[in-house]
Amino acid sequence: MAREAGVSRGTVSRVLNGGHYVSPAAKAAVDAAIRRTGYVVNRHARSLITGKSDSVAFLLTEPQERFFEDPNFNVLLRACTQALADRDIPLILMIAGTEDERRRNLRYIEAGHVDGVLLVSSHSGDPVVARLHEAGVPVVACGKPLGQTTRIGYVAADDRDGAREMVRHLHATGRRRIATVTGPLDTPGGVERLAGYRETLAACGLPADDALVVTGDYSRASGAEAARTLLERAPDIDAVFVASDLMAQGVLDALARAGKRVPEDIAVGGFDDSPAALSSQPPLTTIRQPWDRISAEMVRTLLARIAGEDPATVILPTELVVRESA
Amino acid sequence: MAREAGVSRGTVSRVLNGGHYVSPAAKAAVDAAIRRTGYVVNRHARSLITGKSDSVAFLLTEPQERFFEDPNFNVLLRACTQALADRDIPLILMIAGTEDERRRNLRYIEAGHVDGVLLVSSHSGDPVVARLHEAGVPVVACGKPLGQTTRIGYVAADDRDGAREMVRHLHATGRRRIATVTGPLDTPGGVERLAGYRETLAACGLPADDALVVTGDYSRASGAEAARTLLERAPDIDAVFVASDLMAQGVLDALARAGKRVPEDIAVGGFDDSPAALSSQPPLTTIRQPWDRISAEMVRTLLARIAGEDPATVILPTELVVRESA
DNA sequence: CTGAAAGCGCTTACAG
DNA sequence: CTGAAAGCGCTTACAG
Repeated sequence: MAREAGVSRGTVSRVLNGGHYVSPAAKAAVDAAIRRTGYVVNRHARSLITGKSDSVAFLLTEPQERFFEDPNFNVLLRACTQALADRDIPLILMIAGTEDERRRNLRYIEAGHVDGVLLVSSHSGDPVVARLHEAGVPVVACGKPLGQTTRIGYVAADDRDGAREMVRHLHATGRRRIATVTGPLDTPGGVERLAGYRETLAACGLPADDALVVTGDYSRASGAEAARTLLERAPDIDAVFVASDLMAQGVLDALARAGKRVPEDIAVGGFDDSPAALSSQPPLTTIRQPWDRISAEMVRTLLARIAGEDPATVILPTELVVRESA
Repeated sequence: MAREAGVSRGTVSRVLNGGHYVSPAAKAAVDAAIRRTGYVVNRHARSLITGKSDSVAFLLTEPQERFFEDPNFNVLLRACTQALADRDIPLILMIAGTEDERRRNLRYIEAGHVDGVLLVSSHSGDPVVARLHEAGVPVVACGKPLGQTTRIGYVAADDRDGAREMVRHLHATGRRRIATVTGPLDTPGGVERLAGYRETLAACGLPADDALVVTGDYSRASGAEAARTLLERAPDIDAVFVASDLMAQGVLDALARAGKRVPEDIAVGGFDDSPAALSSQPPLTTIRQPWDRISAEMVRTLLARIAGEDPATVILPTELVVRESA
């Protein structure tokens, strides 16, 4: 290649890496030679020197089924891919639902095939977080990683405030027996949205009643089951705040089956404003998570982390979207 | 590391690569030193020599939406991940729906970050196939790549025979006005299943009628639209063979909306036996694609290809699964 | 601005 | 079985 262009390997390398300290003539000669020969750098050799791979992993520590069932992942993945695309960086998707997959993917990551990881959906005390941290791999999580002793950067929507807003909305529209279906209590969304619910109930002067709180796992099926439980425990409820749109769909299913009209008999509020919110019957009143901004911030802070900056925390505001279900 | 174990770098390397031509004592010393220091090989350096990365890409040249909408991809991805897991090889998932993503992912692949690619869902004349071939990257496709001049290995279900079996089943159960909703005609599933349908109609002595053939794009929405078109063109149809379960769900949606009973008024046969077949109302009679075997064969032939073998073609038999819709 | 040289961390004949 | 040496294809100070 160097011979082809009539310059030294050093000069070729300089052209490849930004063209600084290179005369226009030399640059032209190299560019022409590259075009002529179809030369492409050997990334292994480059990586061996630089220690970089110019790619980023999107690591999902969640069973694969959840990835396909929950439209939030779709939205998040697309937005992250886009944000990276703007910088011409490929996104390597890794699904590590089982211990075995985790081990294999960690090995790949630790081997330096990616420069950093966008960590999605970690439950409390997720060992992957610690492993990645120990290995010195730059990480930024989606949602606050619970139960970690190490400080790790993350980007999240303001879960608690979103929950508050939804419950205030339910209260403002006349509801007084407001139940909730929470996410898993080892996830930030599970914990924070429940906290927002409780705070707002208290602020509105409504009594706290543990019978009105049921925990789901973010799946549609768990939403339906939770609704059945609620109906049995407290047939007089007039509203349910559900911690995810997908679970809210399940709640809607169960309510319809039980002959309850939404919103006439029972109002249903979701969370996420995922595609599920629009495809449900009736369309869901929900709390919008700003996925585009979340993704953009995840990518921005990860790149900053890779460049050597300290871990950062970014909390983004949510927004109430009123449709027909509440 | 070599110093730590009191041996040469060459011996360490030999231990790492299978332990051949190494004395038990030397091996033990190296193993101990590895455990002690937590040493892990630098893959970039190794790859620079070997030209291998010990990982495989699952490349989907399809818009991301389709990936999430169609449960077939979920099943295929899981089975491929599992088949690779048995050999301890990580699966790198890449979604290249847009030209931009294709370019970026190709660059990554050509840079040698993966040893080969499992190519999924390529339409006729897909430029990715040619690019990969030119770059000398081992590839095995899922389904026969159409419109390619180069010979490329692939694994597929026997689409044509599956279609024949379904149409025979419809005919055997008394249907005489059998319509079909095909997949895109630039995909093997679109072309072959239509061919099987036509052959069987002829074999059964049923007249060919182009009004009974509508083309969809494998999405649920396109199935619904196709059904509306069919009902308008030929209100007397008594059966529809749909080239995918997802489209069949759409057909079911439209039929229900039009007041048609399934299977009483119109029988509906699907293709895939994907999760959609069970969740539809009524459950679908369909043609099972042996995804586990397809995946296993894709992985097996890709690894063989990486090891230097010639491209292979594997055609697997399908199976009629009778449920309630036909 | 540019070339010669060192070096990144491995693997692999080669000679013992 | 094992060590010394060459070499994989780059990047990056270092001198000019």
